[in-house]
Parts: sequence; C-alpha cells; structure tokens
Amino acid sequence: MMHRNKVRAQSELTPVQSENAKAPKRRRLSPALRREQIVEGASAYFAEAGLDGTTRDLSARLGITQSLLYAYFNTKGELIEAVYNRLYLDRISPEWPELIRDRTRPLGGRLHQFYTEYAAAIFSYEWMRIFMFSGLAGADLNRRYLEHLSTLILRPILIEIETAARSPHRPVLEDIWDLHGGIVYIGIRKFVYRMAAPDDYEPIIRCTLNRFLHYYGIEPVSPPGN
Amino acid sequence: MMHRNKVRAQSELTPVQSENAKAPKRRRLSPALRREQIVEGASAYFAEAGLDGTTRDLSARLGITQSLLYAYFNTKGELIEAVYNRLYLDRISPEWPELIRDRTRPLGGRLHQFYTEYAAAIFSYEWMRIFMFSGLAGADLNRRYLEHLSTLILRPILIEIETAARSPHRPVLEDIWDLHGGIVYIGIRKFVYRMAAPDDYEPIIRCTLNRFLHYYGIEPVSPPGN
DNA sequence: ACCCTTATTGATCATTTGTTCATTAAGCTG
DNA sequence: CAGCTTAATGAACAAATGATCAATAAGGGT
Repeated sequence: MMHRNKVRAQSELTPVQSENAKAPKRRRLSPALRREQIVEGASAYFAEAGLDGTTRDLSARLGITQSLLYAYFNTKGELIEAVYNRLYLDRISPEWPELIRDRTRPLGGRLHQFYTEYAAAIFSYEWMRIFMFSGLAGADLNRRYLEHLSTLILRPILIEIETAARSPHRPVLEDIWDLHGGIVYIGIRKFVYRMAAPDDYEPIIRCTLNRFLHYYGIEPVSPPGN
Repeated sequence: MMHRNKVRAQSELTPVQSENAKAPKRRRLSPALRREQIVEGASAYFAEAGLDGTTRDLSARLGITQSLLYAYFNTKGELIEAVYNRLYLDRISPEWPELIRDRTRPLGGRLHQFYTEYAAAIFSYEWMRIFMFSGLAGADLNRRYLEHLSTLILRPILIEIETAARSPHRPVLEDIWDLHGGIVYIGIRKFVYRMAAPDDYEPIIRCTLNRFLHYYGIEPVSPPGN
C-alpha cells in the first residue's frame, strides 16, 4: 500500500495559503496555460534531477497528477523535447552577430558587451545543467547549438580579431574557442560542480578579454564606468 | 591433457571455437581479479550510459550475471563509489606541484609540460564523462577534487606568475581558473558534446599559454622542437 | 441555474530495476 | 580421481516507472 495522500494531506492543511501551498481542489486551466506551466516546471525539475527524473516527481512538484502530463505530451521524451525548445529557442540573440561586426565601435567594447550579455543569457541553473545533461545524453541539439554558435559568433569574432590585430600574432578558430571556453567554464564551475564563483561576472570577463586582446595588440576594454 | 583448464579458459574468449559456443561457460576468477574486471567494465559502461545505467546492462556487457555484481558490491552505489576511486585516485600527480615550482626552469616550459601531461591524464572518454556525470549528480568528490586542484596546482601557478610577471598586470586566482577552464573546455567539447577537436592538444595548449604569459610580460614557451 | 464540453483525476497495467538467496559447478587440494 | 570450498548462476521479489483509460468535476456558454 502506498500512501500517496501525503501531498494531498499537506495541501488540505493549508487551504488557500498563498505561501507554498497548492489548492486542494482541482484547478482547470486552459490547455495553453497548463502546457506552459508544465514545461516551465519540467525545466526546473529536470535541471535538478537530470533527464532521468521521474514523471511522478515532476507532477508532484507541479501539484498535478502524473497522468495529466500525458494529456499534453504523448511521451516523456516529447516533454523533454519541449523543455529543450523552451531553453534553446532564440538563446542566441540575432543582434549579437551585428554587434560583433559593428566596426564603428572599438572591438574590445563590442566583445565586452557580447560576453556580458551572453553570460547573463546562459549562466542560469536551468540552462547550464540541462545543456550539460542533454550533451551527455547525446542529444543532437547540443552539437547543432554549438555549430550555430561557432558560425554566428565565434567566426565573426575571429575575423574581427584578425582584422584589428596589430601584433605579429594571428588567431585561429581554436583560439576563439579557448576564449569562449574560459568564460563558459565559470558557469560550469558554478552550476555543474556547484563551486563558489564570483557574483558579478563582469570583472573576470573584462580581464579575460583584455588578456586575449593584448596578445593581438588590440586595445583593452574601457573600464565599466565608461 | 596438460594445462587444459587454463588453455580452455583463454580460448573461451575467442568466439569461433565450436559450432554453437553461444552458451558461455561459467568462468571462475579470483575475487581480486573479478572485482578489478567489474570496476573497469563499470567505468566504461557508466561513462557511456551515465550513472543511471542499469546493473543488468552492465553485467550483460561484462558477460556475467547481474547477481554476481552483488557478490562484490552490496549496492549499486558502492560500485559507483569504486568507479570513482579508480578514476580519481592519484589523478593529480604528486610531481606536478614540484614541477610548477621548479624555478631552475623557465615558467613557460614548466606550465607547458604540466598542461600537456594534465591533458593526457584527463582527456579520456571515461574520465571526462564520469567527472561530469558525478558533478551533475552532486557528488562531493568533484568539489573535493577541484579544491585539491586549486590548492595544489592553481595557487602555485598563481604565485609563479606573480613572481615572474614583468608587466604591470597581476593575476588573481580567477585568472588562473580562466586559463585552466579554457584548456579543460577542449575536453568537454570533445567528450561531452562530441564535437570535432584537435587530435594533438599540444599546439593549442602552447598558444593558450603564450597568450596568457604574454599579458604578464613572461617569456613564451619554446617551440616543441627545442 | 443548468447543460456540456473537456481538463483532470484515480486506478491500473506492463516493464524496468535494485536486491536477495538457494542452488550449481569450477577448479584447487589431498 | 574424489571431495570441498566458494565463485557464479538463475529465479524470484518489491518497489519504481512510463503509459493508458474510463470516470469525474470545473467552469464557460446559454
């Protein structure tokens, strides 16, 4: 005998408390809304538990029954696919390639803005961990995302550095991956390994960028007060 | 006639023995040997399937029964623990801190040797993936490993850079993490995201190091032919 | 207020998976 | 060879898990 009424008993004790209690009564939402709520909750849950997390745990966290998930997704895989879409969709801002190529501004400032915004975009518990989980699971989405990133962001950066370089050194794409990896690794340390990491990413991003630019004889990023 | 048993056991591994050699005869190994074989197989298997891989799949791959696993490990968790030990144990060579601090040699050469050896040590399918899986699972081992690395390797590198620096710039530990992360990210791209990566890590490691050293006014690494 | 559509539930099924244990046989010793 | 220790097997159990479906009730339309 399983005592599944645990959640129910909990919710009955707190009928309409707004804190963390869920309504004991059955709530009927519009399909669009419910679906949105499920995908959002699934993102948070799978980021924590991994893609092997169970549909029962997820539904319990959402305050709905497990079978309801199957009214919106034919299979658990479909649900995970929806999580992928929500997470990856438009994660690469279409403005970034323009920003990087905008030669009316100093290259340092462009890269600084890009990496500050990029860090803000991906340095989240959900994104970092689900990206890693799906990468390990062999999801093709990861490779596609990174190919996309390489084409739209890293190659333009490479070209801009080559163009702006005033030292004898010239970078190859692998050098841009090194720049990128050094910054992304901050997020990996924080969200995958759960190590202490700086609250503000700006100083280390700026320093990393300056070190990179310096090698190619490009002027450093202006201090943030600029 | 003579050493029939032994020969038989050996030739048992070769598939084309008799017509329907499908039924694998039960092989009786010494506990130490069998345990070693299991842990090795488990490392390979869990690296591929993740720590949620099943004991049944593992035993099938090892060519033994699933229940035999429990003759050597009381629980699946214990088996995974054994995999951790096999993988992490002595992964940080005790000679590296000495190497890094050996001021009779140029700093660039020391760091180059260290990172070449370090890459050779951890850039393997098994290490990279299991480290990532266990990190995501929240295994304390990861944090301990990285703390260890920070204390024994990164801090000494920081001190050596500070000491050797001839430019106005001075690094903080986070800068060393950036250097480290940029290099480690090569392995992450290759083994987690399964992207194309250079076969020989030496050139990019050298270039990354030189870029780093250049910022602090430290002489570059000598070319490999030196 | 009363339908009536359908979002939601509860029960249930079929597998999967970790774990246990009595039984079997491999291979060393006398 | 015979006997004996114990490595190894095969069958089984309990809990967990993905998935299904008839029954229920929430809440909008009239």
